[in-house]
Amino acid sequence: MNPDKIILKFEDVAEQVHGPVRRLVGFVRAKNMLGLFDAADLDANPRSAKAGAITQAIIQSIEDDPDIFPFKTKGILIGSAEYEPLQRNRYQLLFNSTAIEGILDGGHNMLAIGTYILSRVLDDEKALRKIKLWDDFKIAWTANRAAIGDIREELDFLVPVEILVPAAIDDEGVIAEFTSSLLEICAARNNNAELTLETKANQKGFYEEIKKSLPASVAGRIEWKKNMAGGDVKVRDIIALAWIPLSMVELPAKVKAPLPQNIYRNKGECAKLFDDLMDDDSVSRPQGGPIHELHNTAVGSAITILGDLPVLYDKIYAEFPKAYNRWGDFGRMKIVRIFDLAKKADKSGKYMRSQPETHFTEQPVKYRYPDGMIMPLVYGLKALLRSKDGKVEWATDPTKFIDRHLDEIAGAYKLVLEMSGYDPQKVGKNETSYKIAFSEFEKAFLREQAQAA
DNA sequence: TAGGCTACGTAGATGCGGAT
DNA sequence: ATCCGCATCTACGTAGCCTA
Repeated sequence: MNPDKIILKFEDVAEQVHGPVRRLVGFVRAKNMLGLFDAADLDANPRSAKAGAITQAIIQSIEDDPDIFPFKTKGILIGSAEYEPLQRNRYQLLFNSTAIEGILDGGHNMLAIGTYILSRVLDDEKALRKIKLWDDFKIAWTANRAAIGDIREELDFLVPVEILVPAAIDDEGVIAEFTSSLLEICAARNNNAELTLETKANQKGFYEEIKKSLPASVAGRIEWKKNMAGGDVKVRDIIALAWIPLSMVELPAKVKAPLPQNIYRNKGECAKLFDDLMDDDSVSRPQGGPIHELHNTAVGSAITILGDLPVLYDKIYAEFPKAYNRWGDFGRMKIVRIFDLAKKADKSGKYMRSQPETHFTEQPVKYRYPDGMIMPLVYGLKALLRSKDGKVEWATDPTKFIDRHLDEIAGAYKLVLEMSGYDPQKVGKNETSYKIAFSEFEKAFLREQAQAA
């Protein structure tokens, strides 16, 4: 929230106190919400809003019958740890920790109402339709802020607003209790709508270490929470990879590493298990608030290894076709698509017009093929890990190892593809593929060790 | 545990608007 | 007026979940 101090005027308001939480419910006229729009950055709302059918429906009902609009929507939920009641049903709210305070729920409503207000000052239908994410809206809002101020008086439809504040402002204990409840409340409010496990885990700070260990270029492309701007890679893809090094370290008793094939076929489970792992006291603890901090060195070392995996994944993705071509014809596989501008006229669908890129580092490659084809090979990298004093580390430089041995491994791996009838689903979902890939990496590694000795 | 189904994402095609 | 580029729509194929 910026500025972090706003005043909200209710038309009429009721107060309810229960436990550490004081709840202010009432209706606010849209014209009195402009300040909230200026300030809101929606950071605490775990599900970033996205324009779509829902926001369209909300805008419709504002236009059609503004009188019953306030009863058709749940409205907006705001959380703030510091507040001050003013005269005439006004409340001043102060936001200190933007991570958990601010708009907790109703991001869609905010976006819809905001877009509606914009539509009153903006005739440009196309520009309006371009607004999809909160960030888009915020830019348009700021650009047209002066014009909106001019029509302020026309905006007199009511919006239901609910504010959660501490029950007592001068009691430290109550405020602490309130803050820790906020995240829970936030999660619960969003539960009926979909709120992914990963989004919640991100709010708890479970992914902080991962963010640090990944190369900045990769970390920037990951969608840490839903509908994040610039998020092309899903968190679960990274978390799934995390289980490769994590399965090498000693885990808390209640957490079991997922089966190898589940890294591909059940990424949801991988994320769930990662959540369980980080939730364990021996791995991370909350640091004064909902944010957890990692203090388990074994898990820490695995996450450091994880930092290398996206780049290695891309390396295998980019180089496997060439390695395979020493033993067979990669392009002949039905599901493989080739980028070749010379074959532009070809209508068979075999050739692509736009150049495919690797998932994490966006390097241009010649072939596009499903992840399932090489997931077992990526898993095979586990053979190059060793544990030392309870931590995991690379036993050899993985990049150089791939340079040296990918060709021969591809030769043995060809069998896996043949047996599965070149069906990536079968390759990626079958446990045997992973066993073979692992043992091929292991064999190559051991042979190299023996020669060196 | 493995096959099957569904939903989502991606790529290509078509249509529209703007610029030359 | 024509061509190019962008955006939107549609169809297909894969990923991930569900069920037996």
